[in-house]
Amino acid sequence: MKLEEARQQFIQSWGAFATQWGINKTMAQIHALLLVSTRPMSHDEMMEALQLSRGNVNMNIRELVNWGLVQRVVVAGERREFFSAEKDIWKVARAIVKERKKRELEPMLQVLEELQRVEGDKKDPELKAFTETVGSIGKFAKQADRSMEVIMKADESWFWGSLVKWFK
Amino acid sequence: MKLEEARQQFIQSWGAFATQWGINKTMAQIHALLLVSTRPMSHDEMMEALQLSRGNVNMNIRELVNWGLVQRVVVAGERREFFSAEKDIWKVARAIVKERKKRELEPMLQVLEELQRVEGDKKDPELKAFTETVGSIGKFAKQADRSMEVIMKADESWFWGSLVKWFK
DNA sequence: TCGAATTTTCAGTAAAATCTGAAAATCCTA
DNA sequence: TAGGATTTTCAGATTTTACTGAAAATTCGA
Repeated sequence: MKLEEARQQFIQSWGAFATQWGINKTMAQIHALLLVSTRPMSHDEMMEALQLSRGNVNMNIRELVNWGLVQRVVVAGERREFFSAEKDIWKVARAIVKERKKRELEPMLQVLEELQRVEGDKKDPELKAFTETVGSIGKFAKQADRSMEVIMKADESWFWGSLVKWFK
Repeated sequence: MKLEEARQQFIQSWGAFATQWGINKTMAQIHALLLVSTRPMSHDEMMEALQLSRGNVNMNIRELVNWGLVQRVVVAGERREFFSAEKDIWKVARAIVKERKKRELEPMLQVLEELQRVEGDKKDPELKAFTETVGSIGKFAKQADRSMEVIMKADESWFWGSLVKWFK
């Protein structure tokens, strides 16, 4: 496989996998494009490379910047904005964990906590079963939340190092 | 909040969160319904409870069974099929990890491996950058794959126990 | 083996998510 | 500070995904 073909393949696959994870395909493709580009790109270059409209590129780049996966970069002598992606996969992973924790896990914890406060006869088996189920999901989510917290603060070498030890 | 209200809330929230994870809302709602039900339910009961068509319930129940999250249950003296959900959240989590590993991570590893075989001048900086990026993603995914392997084989108490120790 | 009960399939429809493109807003430089 | 360059917005169009419902297939008791 030639380099250009491989790049295309990477972009296309990255987009396809992203869809399965509830991530917008275009956002993932722009991310992939920037990941395999050696230099920052402008809106127009991305529009051209992925055949997207200006509005679409604009929207998705903004979102990538919000996620902390892509950075605005100033190119000397250029008025237009340029963008480049964080290449350190460990940093990328942490940014994703951080965002998903904030956007999804935390709101879920809130809901689960709220649901624990269901009122009624403590001896009612229906109620007991409900609080039992919701409670165990809550505990699980709480533990996942803490784990993510650690991952976010961890340093790569420490993380993999102790993970490997842990698995032995 | 009363029990019935709490159940509804749980089902609705579970569906909403699932969407963000690339999981069909209806599938998640059926799962939630069964999670908070103390007895197995038939197609008709689920149709009624969630206001869904027969075809939809059938399709999504089948998928839940494939994921290993829901089981067909025989109810004495009933010809119809009944279903109930696995309530042990640890088992649920492992089933999900197992499926997503198989459906998503493994195919991705395959693609990444393929992409490593890109041909060209080893000294070309463009090529070097590409293999560098793809290679590091590949390593990361490989490690994630191994971690999932361990999680799947782990027993809950061992898992959380050693995870907690690890985090200290 | 028949036929009523139940489940499955899937073409057509509906809903949700995403994208476009042009107009409006903003930003710079001369 | 005027005006071209660039970015942003968003209503409507398009695409994708999910759902319905009725017909076909299957199951099972008598």
